Amino acid sequence: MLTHKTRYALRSLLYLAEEKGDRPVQLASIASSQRVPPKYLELIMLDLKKAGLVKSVRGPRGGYRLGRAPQEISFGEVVRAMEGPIALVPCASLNYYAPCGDCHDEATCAIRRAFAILRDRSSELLEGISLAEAASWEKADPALANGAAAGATERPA
Amino acid sequence: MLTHKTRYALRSLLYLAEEKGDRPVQLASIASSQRVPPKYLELIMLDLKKAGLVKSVRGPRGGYRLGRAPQEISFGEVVRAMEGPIALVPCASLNYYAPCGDCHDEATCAIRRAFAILRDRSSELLEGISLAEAASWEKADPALANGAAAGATERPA
DNA sequence: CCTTACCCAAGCGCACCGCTAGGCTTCGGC
DNA sequence: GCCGAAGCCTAGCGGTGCGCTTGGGTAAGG
Repeated sequence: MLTHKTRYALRSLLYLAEEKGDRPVQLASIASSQRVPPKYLELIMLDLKKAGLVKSVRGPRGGYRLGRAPQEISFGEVVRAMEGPIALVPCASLNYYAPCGDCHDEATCAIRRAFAILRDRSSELLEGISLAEAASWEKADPALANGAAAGATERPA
Repeated sequence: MLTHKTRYALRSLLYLAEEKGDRPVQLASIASSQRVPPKYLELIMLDLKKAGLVKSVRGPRGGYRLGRAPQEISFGEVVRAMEGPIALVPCASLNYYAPCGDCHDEATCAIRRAFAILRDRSSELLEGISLAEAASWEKADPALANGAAAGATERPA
């Protein structure tokens, strides 16, 4: 399960992605529209900023904008920035590897292997979904919500 | 990340799957071979028993065996029994659905949709890996560990 | 120079995780 | 027929991390 923090981050980033004007969006506006506790959102935005996913402008009329074009920010990157590893066991993580100490031999461990495959597929999928694409879903007809979508969301066979 | 409990459960079940004789395996034997704290393993085996994944025999010479043939027990089932939902957000879970309350409209929520796709793929994969298959991996040549394997483990294109 | 907004550190309550303690029940064997 | 080996079960405990708040600090526009 993702933490609340990650979900808040995704919602806020989606909101920024949908924002049209080039004026930065204030935290208070994000917080109220996405129903995130404002002070908590500060922490989240701080993390997102450190990860380069948003840029901030200080002072009056300040606020936040995306650090990159919404096509260039993937769900995978957000999850990794907020949550840490995508793999479900530490020994199967690429970016946050740690020995799990459970098995006798990591090289042959079936658990590691199974979850390494899962990690591959998960990050492949999550990296294929950009904020831009996700934002476009929210505007589409709900009736299409389970139908076909672009690239990464297609199921192979 | 999976909890320790789930990983212990998987290791213990794999151990049972590899066991040949039809005598039940004692908890102490599982615990020492898999390096799981024995009293903690008791709790785990209890949960596995409630889930029907193992059967127990009481009294002297008692112990545990698999509740079903190792081909019939999947990683997915074990994870669900120990961990709960496989989905990363509650509103995208099939077996443990709960509204997340984050978005304004679940039907169009891009986050829900993205993680529903991920949940589909994950459970498809985890349900395709049986204890029997996993056990066979551990016996195979480590050099093959990244190579081809049966059915569920194949990557599509 | 004052107000607006973001920056940042500290801390709090709670839940859950990993594990232990200690007793109870079943059942084979002498 | 009772002893002891094994599983069954409940309670609880220390630690960690999550969700959120408090309370300030600092850049910058009017």
